[in-house]
Amino acid sequence: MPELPEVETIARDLSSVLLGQKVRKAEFLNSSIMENGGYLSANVLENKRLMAIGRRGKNLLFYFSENLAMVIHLKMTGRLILDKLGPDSDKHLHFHIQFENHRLYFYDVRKFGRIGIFEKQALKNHPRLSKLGPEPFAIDASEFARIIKNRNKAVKLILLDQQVVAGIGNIYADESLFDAGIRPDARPPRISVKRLKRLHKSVVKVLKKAISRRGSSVDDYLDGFGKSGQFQKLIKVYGRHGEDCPKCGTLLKRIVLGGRSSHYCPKCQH
DNA sequence: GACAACCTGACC
DNA sequence: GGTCAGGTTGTC
Repeated sequence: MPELPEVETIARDLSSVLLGQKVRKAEFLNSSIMENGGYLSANVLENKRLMAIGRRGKNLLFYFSENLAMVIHLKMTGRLILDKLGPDSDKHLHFHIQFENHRLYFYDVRKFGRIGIFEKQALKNHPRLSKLGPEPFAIDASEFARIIKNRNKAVKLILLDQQVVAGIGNIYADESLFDAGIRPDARPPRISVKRLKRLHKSVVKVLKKAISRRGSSVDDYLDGFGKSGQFQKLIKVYGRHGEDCPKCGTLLKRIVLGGRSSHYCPKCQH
């Protein structure tokens, strides 16, 4: 479910209340959401202090004292919510941490989300993290165009590839391509460098605006306090096939690329 | 590349 | 009954 703006919002929400607090208790209620491969059990976090919370792509990173780290990926329907139980029923609660003054709950209806706890130095060997491409904000338009230009597949699929650029998902790929006026199935070798640079500008603009609106609550997403985001009100094409293009009035189309729905305006995007 | 798998729920 | 869903990974 959550993409970069949603994960960033959650990281900031949790930071604002949890930093510096000591863990009283941490436990998995459902071990199927533990990441595979040599990770530590939750009780190693007990009596450790939360030092920082970060984000890399769509991954949340928690850093504890004594060189312990926790990586959480929310996948499609994972939620991290402070204090109040719900709105999911308890059967979807799979993990929780009790801090000195707050509790953090992990819910996931579909159980795709994963939590891994390990020594900090193991981060650099993490099978997913270690392969992530750069953050979209960390590169300039020229670098972005250079990374994209010679890849001969649909530009939408390249935006979704976490090893090329980290953090973009289905909503923000479609919204960025609409903003840049590029069809999702266009292939970069046939797109001018100028337009690829423009795409970077659109990606940054869309992601920053979505962060400022605390993410998109299209379906399941809730922030760290259990509240909806607001960016779904500003979505122009994602999920709107059959509606009129907000720019030109043409009927928006839906095509499937890499098994993912892609929404665009056949007139504004080429 | 396309497709299935991992899961559950919403909607038609 | 079938289709679809913000993600990622593995297999023909």
